[in-house]
Amino acid sequence: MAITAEALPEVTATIADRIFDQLRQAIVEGEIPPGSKISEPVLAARFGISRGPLREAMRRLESSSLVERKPNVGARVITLTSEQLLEIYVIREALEGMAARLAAEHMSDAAIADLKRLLAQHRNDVAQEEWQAYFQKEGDLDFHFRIVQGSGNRRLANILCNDLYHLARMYRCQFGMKSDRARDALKEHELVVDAIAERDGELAEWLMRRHIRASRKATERRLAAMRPSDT
Amino acid sequence: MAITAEALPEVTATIADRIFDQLRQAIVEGEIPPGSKISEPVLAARFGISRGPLREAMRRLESSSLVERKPNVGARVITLTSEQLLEIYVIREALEGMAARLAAEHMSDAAIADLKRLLAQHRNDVAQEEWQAYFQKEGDLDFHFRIVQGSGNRRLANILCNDLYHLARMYRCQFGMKSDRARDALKEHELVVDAIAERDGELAEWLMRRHIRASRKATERRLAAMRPSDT
DNA sequence: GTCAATATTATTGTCGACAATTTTGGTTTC
DNA sequence: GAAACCAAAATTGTCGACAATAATATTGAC
Repeated sequence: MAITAEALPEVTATIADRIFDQLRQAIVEGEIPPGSKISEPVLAARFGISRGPLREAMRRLESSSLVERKPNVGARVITLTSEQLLEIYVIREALEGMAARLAAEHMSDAAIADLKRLLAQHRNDVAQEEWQAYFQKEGDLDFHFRIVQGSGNRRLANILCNDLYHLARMYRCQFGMKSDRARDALKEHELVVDAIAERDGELAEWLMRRHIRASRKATERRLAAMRPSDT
Repeated sequence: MAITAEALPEVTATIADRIFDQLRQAIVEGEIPPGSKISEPVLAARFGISRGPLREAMRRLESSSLVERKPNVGARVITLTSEQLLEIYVIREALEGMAARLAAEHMSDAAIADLKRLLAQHRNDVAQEEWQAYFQKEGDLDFHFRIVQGSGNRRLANILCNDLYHLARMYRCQFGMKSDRARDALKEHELVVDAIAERDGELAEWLMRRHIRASRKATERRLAAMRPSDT
């Protein structure tokens, strides 16, 4: 599933755009490991292109905060720290809470019915234990993705889908993330959808925020367990 | 006042970065009017540079959603619609509400004292009617800026300061924006700061959200008054 | 006279090469 | 032996030129 806010424009015309997509995927999935220096000549050679389009793609990656760049020195893939990951959760709590509120107001009945079907599918998956952690989490993103789309606020959707979700996915690829929270998360998803179906925006926001907060706390616990020597 | 999240790096080394700043300012302040096509050759000539750095700057402007770009066609300065402006208010309500909550938890006593001094200054300005609407609004942005910085969440601050605040400022330059809400807004600011001073994060968030919602409603009324034939 | 097809022009996209800065390696000196 | 200084190599930043695509103007046919 491609996570983009706009309708995906089939074949992207320009090389820079295509390279941007490929590089983003490579970075998010860890193929280009965090902290590694990005050499323009070798990357250009690897993709068989010139440095011009590559630099334009890098500028976009920089704006997405997937690479850090120092003038006259070069670019490195970012290394997500625990603090930065938790910062993202806080922002998602604010934005997706608002998105749930808006979705309750704007989402069409048909879209809500679709969403319910998706949750039924997830419920089935969880019941049958057919959820490798990875796929479960992708399903989780799928749920959040639909709520955000349902908000009807395109800029809100862009912020989440173009940047934050990629960063979240990058973190999940970096650490193993076999969530033992699947059952709880699913229950929380159902509550959110119920509130949306009843057009109760205030409740939907409250439930979504609590859901993301719970995910953040679970992540905090996991981080604390991984590195007990850290601050 | 330069609105940037990072500590401004004095003289930006590379041309592309400098051009990005200049172009952003020119677009935000309306020097390059909304909807106008951006021709790479003429702009490059105007700045006395080559097209390479210019294109890199354009890619960053695209990421900031200040220009829209179609492959093989070119880039145009965006034209903020009423709907887009209101979308921004909604996002600010979510993000700055969260920022106020975090500020109540993280801001230092010294920073809060500074903030109170700033509000006292504003109060004085308003009492003396020394507030051309424009300056008042800049003061407004200054207030919001400090809260966001006080949140301690760097990514949150980046989203607001690097993108949303520029868009808000662009709109204000586009339409005259002589706010008659200065007195009310100031009162609302004071309530937010009081809540922060008392370390009441929940209340601070609630007050900040109500404040931004009130600003949005005022803008909605102004928009409705300007174009009564619109939907 | 109007519409359509075609040729021309202009603009964007891409490339290779040069200049400037940084990093690295070596040499010298204390 | 270590530190500092200098030189060489590599990398980034910038530029001008070519290729490909889209917009425009022209010409022809009906």
